[in-house]
Amino acid sequence: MTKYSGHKHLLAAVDCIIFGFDGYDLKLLLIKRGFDPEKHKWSLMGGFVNDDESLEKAANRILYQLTGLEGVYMEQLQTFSDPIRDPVERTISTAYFALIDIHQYEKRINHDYNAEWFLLKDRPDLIFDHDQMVRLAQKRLRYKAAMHPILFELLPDKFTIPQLQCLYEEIYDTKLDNRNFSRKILSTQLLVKQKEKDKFNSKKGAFYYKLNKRKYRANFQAFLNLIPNPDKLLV
Amino acid sequence: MTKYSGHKHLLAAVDCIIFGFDGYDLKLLLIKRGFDPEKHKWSLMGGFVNDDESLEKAANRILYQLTGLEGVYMEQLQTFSDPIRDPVERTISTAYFALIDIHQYEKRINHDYNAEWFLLKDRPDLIFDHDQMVRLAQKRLRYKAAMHPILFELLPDKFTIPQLQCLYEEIYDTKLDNRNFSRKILSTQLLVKQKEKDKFNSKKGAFYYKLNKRKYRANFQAFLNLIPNPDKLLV
DNA sequence: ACAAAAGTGTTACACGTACACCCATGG
DNA sequence: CCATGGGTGTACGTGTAACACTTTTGT
Repeated sequence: MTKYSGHKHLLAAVDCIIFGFDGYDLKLLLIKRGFDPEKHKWSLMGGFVNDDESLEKAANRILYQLTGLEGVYMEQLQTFSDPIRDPVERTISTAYFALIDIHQYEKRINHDYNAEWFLLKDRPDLIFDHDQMVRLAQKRLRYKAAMHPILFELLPDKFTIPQLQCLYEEIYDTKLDNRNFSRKILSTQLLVKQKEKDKFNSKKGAFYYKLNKRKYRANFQAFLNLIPNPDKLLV
Repeated sequence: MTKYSGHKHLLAAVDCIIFGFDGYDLKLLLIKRGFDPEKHKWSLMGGFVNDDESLEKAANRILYQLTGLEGVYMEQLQTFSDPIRDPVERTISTAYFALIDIHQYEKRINHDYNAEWFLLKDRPDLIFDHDQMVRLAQKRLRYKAAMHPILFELLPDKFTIPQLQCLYEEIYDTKLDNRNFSRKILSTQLLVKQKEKDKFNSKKGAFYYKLNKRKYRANFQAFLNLIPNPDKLLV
């Protein structure tokens, strides 16, 4: 079969917006770019797509290179294609956002990339259009998490309801009523109560919970309305 | 500046999923492909991205070529990148979905492409991964329209509430209570009642309405909950 | 007069929200 | 024994769904 002629070829890349949560703040994993242009500047982890792989596969490969993690929650965000977004040559980049358990990451990190976690709210300037990608990812995360239980992806296996609430408060930059929050979450039947309590964060201690994985997967696309008045919070 | 070396270049394309509504059924605009491979088979309207244009610009150009319409509602759906999705050579394609007023289209259509409207439910086999694109577009449309008032984009300037209801019923393949529906829609304050009635579809006649464009744009991202129990309908 | 669709009124009820209050524990 | 955060009980109001019923008009 002959090739399509007369059309310019270009490079395809992927960039990963990697979110993590340390129990207090929402964080973003960035690397110090190791090659020109913009060498030594902060950047999303990314890379070019190989000849024989899909974008999804490339994104997973790149995430794995940096974090050593597989099976992580990741979804395609958008493809960015401004003709001059990369000054070296025409490159379109498909952004993926990933939610990882920050503690899992600590164990397996690859130090070759000089990666660091930054507070999402207080991140450095990023190269190219990466800041635009991060802003869009944040918007999408807010949008999605208002209705679907994806934020569990950011938490360890065992977590408390106050921890989960703190995460929601971080994401939406708001305060929630703890009494209503716990009831709402428990009413989804997604959580399984554990015997032990977490005593680090309060005197009384809060019970640990684990995700009911089966129910989680089954209800993933269900609408949960976890955020009061989402339209006022999602801008 | 030197080029990035050692990375394979590829072709970037866009494909447009174009939805229309004739008052009764949800339709899809397809073209008969004019070149090999798969010449004469049904396909989404698409094309390669030019050297100096973004994907968005390419999608708008391609939509304009076929329909003669500009300023149409369009959003990026997803980028499809299976290495062998196009048998000729490696091509990644970004799908956009567009909502157009089918009557506007009739006026300006470009006949060079042998385009035809098909019932979405009863469409022919499509080339490559185009069917997958359509299915995803349908899913996204359902998802979005359950909460945001985007379906107005499919209707003419003046329309009746029963028409609008019929559109929702088509999209979600369900029956809605007309009494509750009209109240819900009117409570959004998005509609402006006209003096005349449409007498074609009933003896009593239904009042025409127009969109309050200002309010529409302001409320676009608001959550409207127009579909009861969306989680049961959105699969 | 009747059928058929548009539209109004009314009601029951689920759900979200607010908040008083109780519980458990470390200092 | 008190301060602190975790968690339950309950009351109130809004919004949604269900449905009886009225309106309009072409045949």
